[in-house]
This record gives sequence, structure tokens and C-alpha cells, in this order.
Amino acid sequence: MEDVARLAGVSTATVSRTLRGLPNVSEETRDRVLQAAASLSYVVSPIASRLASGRTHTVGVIVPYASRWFFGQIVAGAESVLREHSLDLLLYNIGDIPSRQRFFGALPLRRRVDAVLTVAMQFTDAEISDLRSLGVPIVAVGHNVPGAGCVRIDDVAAASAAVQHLLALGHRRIGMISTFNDQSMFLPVAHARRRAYVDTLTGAGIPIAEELVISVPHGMDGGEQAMRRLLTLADPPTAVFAESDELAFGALSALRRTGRHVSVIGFDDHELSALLDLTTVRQRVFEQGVLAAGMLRRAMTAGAWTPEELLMPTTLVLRASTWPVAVRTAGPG
Amino acid sequence: MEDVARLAGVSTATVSRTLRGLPNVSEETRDRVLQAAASLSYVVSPIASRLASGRTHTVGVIVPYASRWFFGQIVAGAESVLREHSLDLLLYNIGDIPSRQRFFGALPLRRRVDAVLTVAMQFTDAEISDLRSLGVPIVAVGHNVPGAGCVRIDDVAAASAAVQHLLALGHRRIGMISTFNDQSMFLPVAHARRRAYVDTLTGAGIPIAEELVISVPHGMDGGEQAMRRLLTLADPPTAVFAESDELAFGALSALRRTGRHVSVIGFDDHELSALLDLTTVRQRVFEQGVLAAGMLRRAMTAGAWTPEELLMPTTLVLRASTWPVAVRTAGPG
DNA sequence: TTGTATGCGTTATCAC
DNA sequence: GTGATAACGCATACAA
Repeated sequence: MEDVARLAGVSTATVSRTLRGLPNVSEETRDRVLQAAASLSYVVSPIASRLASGRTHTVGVIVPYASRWFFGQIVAGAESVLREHSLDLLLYNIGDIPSRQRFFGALPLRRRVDAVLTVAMQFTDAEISDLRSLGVPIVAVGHNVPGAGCVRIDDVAAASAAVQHLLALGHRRIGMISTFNDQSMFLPVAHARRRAYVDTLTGAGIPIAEELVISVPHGMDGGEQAMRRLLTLADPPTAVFAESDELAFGALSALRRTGRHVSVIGFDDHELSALLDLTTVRQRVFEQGVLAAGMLRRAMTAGAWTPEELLMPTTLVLRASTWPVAVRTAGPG
Repeated sequence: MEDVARLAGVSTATVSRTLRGLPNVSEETRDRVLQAAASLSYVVSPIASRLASGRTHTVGVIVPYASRWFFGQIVAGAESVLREHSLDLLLYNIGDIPSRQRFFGALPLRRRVDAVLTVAMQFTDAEISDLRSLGVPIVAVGHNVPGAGCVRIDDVAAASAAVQHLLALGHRRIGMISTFNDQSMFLPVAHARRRAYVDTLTGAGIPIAEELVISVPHGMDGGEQAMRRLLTLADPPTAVFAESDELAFGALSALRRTGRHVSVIGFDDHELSALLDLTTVRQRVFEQGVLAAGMLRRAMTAGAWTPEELLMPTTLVLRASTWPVAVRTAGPG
């Protein structure tokens, strides 16, 4: 920077001001500085800049399973807007117990981020207070954190619509595939969707059969296990509501291998769901990442930020996996 | 840090040494310092540390399409080992022209990373020299960069095996679905696999029919377009080799919607390929990310590092999508 | 509008 | 083994 200042015949302070686009620099000197910087192919050291200014220009993103489709979409969406404003994104994948303990033991985010984005996590009170101790704004996607911003869908209403659809098709024995994590804790999303399942059936006068609700680890394998267990029941369900499309894929796989037929409805509208003819509840996942990042930016720039809450719409997408059997045999399935 | 030093009755230099685990500190003072730091719940500022030490503890990862399955797996694999050594991972998604231009225009990696990982990119000579000007070790996955380390499979051999498989099934009119990016540049992987296609057919005495090789943007939609175009030919192929499973998924989708039958073989063994009964060439993607990160670490720590090259094995996985038609009708497909 | 001087929180090079 | 002290490269009150 000194070199640039010398070459432009100004002080380093002026160079700094110019390079950051501050208003109080004359046109003429601005040009001189920019030329000097260009000719020396100089760039500010972000690290030094961060130390001096106290701002990290980084947001920490906490997800439970980074490689799952849903989280990939959220992160990609957030990344697209953060990158646009040259903010860094530091990803923390803390789905399993050891990494989660390490994370909250050391809190590697301390002094490292200007904001935090959490996605579909279930935090304990202690963890929440740890997060708040960072002293930066927090935005949560898919779950609520007291004092934090929030982008989500109405999980209860959406899941209820899914179950209603099965009821409307005449199903009375309806199963559900739910998830839990390594700590046997239900993620908030799982909790809401299960509640909707219970309430909707109960509301329709159908008693809940414990054996029809299976909880498995998230992913295709979990879905396959769950459906296999349901199929071994003396009185198996005629339809199943899976908490996510990936679980539903596993369920479809089990059905295919066993040659049985059970209607299946998923949740998310994964990019492969159309190909697999899976009826599902569509939500715009990438966009939620975009909106959350936008909220984060507002929180970082605004002096006083009052947490906002954004509710995104969902749509029921009807496909062959829940067609009435009579129709299904004649369809493209 | 001063507070800790005061509380422990030592200098900040000793605190720094202790906290970094340097050898020349006595047991006794070490304990005092650690206790003091703990009681003040003190953590070193990574930013200040980086400025003073000159090391960023960060690796930059450059990918063309972060949200595609393949790249997600690579990044997840790399992240798992980098996190273990508390190294940060800065992801740059530069698949489209504008972001690519911005990236090479500003080179935001300058002064920000200790190493670079690139995944399946096709760089121009100018871009390569830009990358090298960063002055840090580079490791490439799925392509070669002169002077850089490399983790990859033998694309030519693997693709050749795929085409051989189709030939062995008796197919003589074999199509290929290939990809290009926004700049109409073929990615190195696409290039190698297409060459294998051409050479293998030629070697079998089958002339190449231009109209059977379709190039589309990567992803399911591209695969669907490609297969639709192939189906409109006067003499359509009886089998198709898709450069990736996601392209193959799109091809399967087109076949399903049109009710036609063409054998399809993909490449990767995507986690959903088994469910879709797709014959494919399996490669261990996550593991390649792990190995690349390990190589990166060696390059960062070792004083003089000579670029290594790692060749990973592939396997042909036979499924229903390439079953002979006679057998297929009797099978689970 | 521009320059001066101090601080940001460490690491590292010396001495002791 | 330990303690001063000078970098590290920039941002920013403050003064001019």
C-alpha cells in the first residue's frame, strides 16, 4: 500500500479511502491512485483489513448434513447472494455427535464471523446461548431460534395437506416415515410434520397406530429400512407419508424390490422426484437460502436490526406414486 | 491476550507459545496459562494470528457447478479432512461466464489462501498462470494442471469400458450424450470420455455418425433434451452412453415420456442410480475429495512439495437399463 | 480533501 | 524457558 501511495504521490490513508470507494476523495487523486494500484497489480490484504476494521466479512453457516440435497440447495442459494457482496461463507457441518461437541466446545466461530445462518437444527438452550454469545445476528432456516430471524414454510399446514391428500384418496391406514438424528433428537422439522400427521388423522376420526410411525436416520437408506419394516406388519399401511423425498425414494426402492404396492407421498420436490413419479409437497429451497442471506445482509449493515420472519408457500404436486391403483395400472407408471 | 498473561503472571509471548503448543514452555507455566485462558474463556483471534504469521489457514476450492451431485461429494470429502485440521474452506462457484470473469478479474484468492483445489475445470493458459501467480500449491481433481497435484480416474479407460459393454450386448448404433459449458468449452472430462467413445467405436470397425453425438449443458434437463433429439433421428440409436448419471437420468425421463426404449449407460454411480436401475461406471467421488485434501495438506506443510498424481479405480455396474430387451421384459424393470 | 499517528491482536526475533 | 519489542498491513480518529 505504501508503494501505491508513493507512486500516486499521496498518503496511505488516501489510498485506503480510494480503494474502499469512500466519498471524500477528489476525482483527480482517485484516478491517480487507481492507476497506481493497477500498475502495481495491488490488492488490499483482506486479513489486515479485517483486523484493522474489526469486521470479518464472513458469515458462518451451520447445517446438520451438508451433502443432503436440501442443505446443498440452501447453501447454494445463500452463497450466490453472499458472493455477490463479496462476503465469505464458512460452512460447519455438525450433524454427528463428535463434530457437534467439538463445535460447541471450541466455538470456532468466535471472532470469526459477522453473522450466523443455521439450517434446520435443533439446538439445546445451552447451545443457543453459546450461539448468542457470539454477539452477531442470527438467521434460521426451517426452525426457530429465539431472537433470530427466520425463513421457513408452514410445516404443519403443508404436512397436513399431504395427509389430507391420502385421506381424500380413500386411505384409512396411513403410515409415516419420520427421522431422528444421532442424538435421537427429533429435528424441529420432523417434529412439526409428525404433529401434523397425528392431528390430521385424529381430526378425521382415525386413531393413531403406533406401529405405523417409523423413525429412521435421514436419507434413502433410512427410507428403505422404514418401508421394509412397515411391510412386515400384519396389517401394513396402504399409503405412507415420508418426511422428505429422499426418504420416499428409499421407500419406493423397498416397494420395487419386494414387488408390493403402497401409495407414497414425499416432501420437498427433489429434482429427481418427477422422474420417479413421486407425489410430493413442493417448497422452493434454493430461494429460501437466497432470502435468508438477504436477511443476514440487512442484519449486518443495519445498525439496529429487528429479527424478521418470512413464510414461504408450498404446493402439493400430484404424481403417479399416489394414484389410485385402478388408474395407476393404466398410467405411465 | 494481555489479560491472560497478567492473570498467569507471564508475558504475552509465553501465552502465545503455550496456546500454540510450542515445545519450549515449562509444564508448570503451561498449566497456569491454560487455566488463566480457560477462566477468561479466551480464544486467539484467528485474524490477528493470520496477519502476524502470514499463513491464512484457508484453502480455496474452485468448482464449476457447486450444486451438482459430483461436486457436492468432492467438496464434502475435502471439507471433512480440512475441518479435522481446522483449516477453512473457501468455495468459489465459477461455472457461468460472469462469475468466472469476475473471479479471474479480481482474483479474490490473492493473499487469502495457503492452497488451491480445483475440480474438473478447463482453464485457459492465462487462467492457469493467474492461478499460479497466487504462489501456493495447487491440486486438481478430475483434470490436469501443469505443476499441480492431481487426483483422478482414467476417464478414457473407464468410458471405453462403458462403450465396450454396449458393443458386447450387440449394439452397433450407439449414441453419446456429452456436455459443454457456457463458453461452449468442453470440460476436460467431457473431452476424454468423448475421445474414448470415438476410439472404441472406431476400433470396433464402426464409423462415427456425427448426428449420434449430442452436446448439451450438464444436468438432467440437458440429458432429456439430448435423448429427445436422438429419438427424432430417422435411424435412432439402440443404445446411448451418457457422460454422467445426471444426464442419463434426463435421458431415462425422455424415454419414459415417449414410451420408447433405448439402452442407457451412465457414469458416476450417483446415489439414486440403483433405484433407477441405471447401468453405470462407478467411481468413488467423496474419497477423491478426501485424498485431494490430504495431498493439499502435505503440500502446505512440507517445505518443498513435488506434485503427486493419484489414479483411482472405476467399476462397471450392470443394471437393468442396459439389459437386452428380451431379458428386460421379464426382469424387475 | 488530504496527511499523521495510533491501534487492531497476534507472531517472531531477538536477547536474557 | 522467558520477556521485551518490532513487525504484520491496513483503518480511522484527528488534525491540517
